[in-house]
Amino acid sequence: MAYPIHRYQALAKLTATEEKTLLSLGDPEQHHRRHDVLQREGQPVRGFYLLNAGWAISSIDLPNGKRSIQKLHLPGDMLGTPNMVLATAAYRLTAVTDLVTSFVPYRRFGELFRTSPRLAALFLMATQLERLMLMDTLAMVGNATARERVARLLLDLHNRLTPLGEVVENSFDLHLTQEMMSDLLGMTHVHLNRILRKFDCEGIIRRWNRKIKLNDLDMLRRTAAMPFRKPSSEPDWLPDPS
Amino acid sequence: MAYPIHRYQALAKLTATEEKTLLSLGDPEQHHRRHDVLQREGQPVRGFYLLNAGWAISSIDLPNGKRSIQKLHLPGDMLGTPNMVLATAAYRLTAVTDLVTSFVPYRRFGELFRTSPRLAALFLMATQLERLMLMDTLAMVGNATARERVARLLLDLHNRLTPLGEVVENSFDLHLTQEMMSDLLGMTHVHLNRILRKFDCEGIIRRWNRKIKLNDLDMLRRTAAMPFRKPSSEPDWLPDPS
DNA sequence: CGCGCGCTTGACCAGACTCAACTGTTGTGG
DNA sequence: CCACAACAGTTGAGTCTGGTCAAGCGCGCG
Repeated sequence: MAYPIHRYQALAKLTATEEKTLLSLGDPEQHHRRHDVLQREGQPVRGFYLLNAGWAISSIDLPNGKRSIQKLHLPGDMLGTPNMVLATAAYRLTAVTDLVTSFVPYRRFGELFRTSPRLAALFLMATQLERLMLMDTLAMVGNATARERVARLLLDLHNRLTPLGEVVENSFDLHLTQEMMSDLLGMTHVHLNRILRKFDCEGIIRRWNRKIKLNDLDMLRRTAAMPFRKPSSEPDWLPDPS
Repeated sequence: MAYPIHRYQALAKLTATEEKTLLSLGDPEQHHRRHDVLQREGQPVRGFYLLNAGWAISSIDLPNGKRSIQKLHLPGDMLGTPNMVLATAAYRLTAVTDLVTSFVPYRRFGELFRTSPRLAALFLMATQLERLMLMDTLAMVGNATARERVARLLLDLHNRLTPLGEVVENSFDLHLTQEMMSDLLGMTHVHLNRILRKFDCEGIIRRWNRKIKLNDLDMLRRTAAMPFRKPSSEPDWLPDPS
């Protein structure tokens, strides 16, 4: 259950040494149960997690009692890296399903800047990509209707789960409760429910148990109108492998 | 009109060499007039900008005809760095006031990973901080009322302008039009106007020309309920200066 | 088997948007 | 230097998306 490095391979062709470095970055793997809290906001942090398997969320509790989920993490993601610039954690990390992670102390990560500059640069690229995705999400949350946002969430899941092999005939397992999804989208679960039902009635999606099938991808795409961002592979400014 | 490096000095104590490297990173300074577009979305990019003086915005046009402003940039910010992972620019950079910038080709930036690993690490820290701010903004845009969001914008400006010496007796120059502010907050300019007027009537703020005075900071803070994030200075994982 | 969590649905409400008109300010060219 | 156009701000009336409150249902887990 090693850390899936396809994300990094997409950014640049890794040398054998780099692959080895990347795979040996984390401590021995750790298991967490559903609903476990890996990291609580306000607590001191000494490193981040590689998510080898399972789903997790980053969330914060707002003063008005609501919860906001900033991001749903899937296998291959790194959890809690933004905290490296803070004294204490900015948000909570919670397991949505059972998880397999491996912990990377910041100390060991920091050494990459000396021992493997190119990997450090790839890490920066991954961070910038996360930032771009946040910018897109922000643009959408601020301006799109609830219907459009739901469509985007479904498509986003579809896009991210496909390379993991978790999508079969456009259907996949939604491990999320509707409450989680609504917190992720910044709307009430009541309203989310109505929209899902409407999609279902219109034949655009089909739901059973906690699974979903996207019957009409084109319609969803037209509804969501997401921007297409193609990360450049191997940009020419990357330092040479050494 | 050199690039203000206070942001980096807050992250770690810079050596004399590092300061020099940082200050000589950009090309000779460039001037732009108000409303100039520094970078258009979809166009190829070869580097980013250091903002030495003036205000600028990052924005994208949405399919529904609206404009979303992701971020207001003030002196000391770096513009367009997320594009380093893309083939073409994700968003537009527009001058709000007259600007002084200096351009940094990605190529030269990439060399930092070999020549000055610690600066590269500081750059990563700055990127993670931006990401955290986006996460906070996202949480707020998704869940707060318009009134709360406006309060937050005003406080955020106050916080960021103070170290630049642009705040005198809690008042400062708002170079933004109400239309810009509303695009920044994801609401209509009509609604923003009503909220500003209400703040004004309640004596919380005072406006004249395009200046504003925050009369009741405490009230604004209670309204906005922003999280406090203290970046850690000189985290122990940073590589040693060399 | 029953309890609780998550899902569903209805009735009602309100914050924010739309559309539209009017005012004031800026800036620009004849 | 004035006239006019374009833009920014202000205000009102009416609408609607999405939120709130509340209640019932059903599946899955203990």
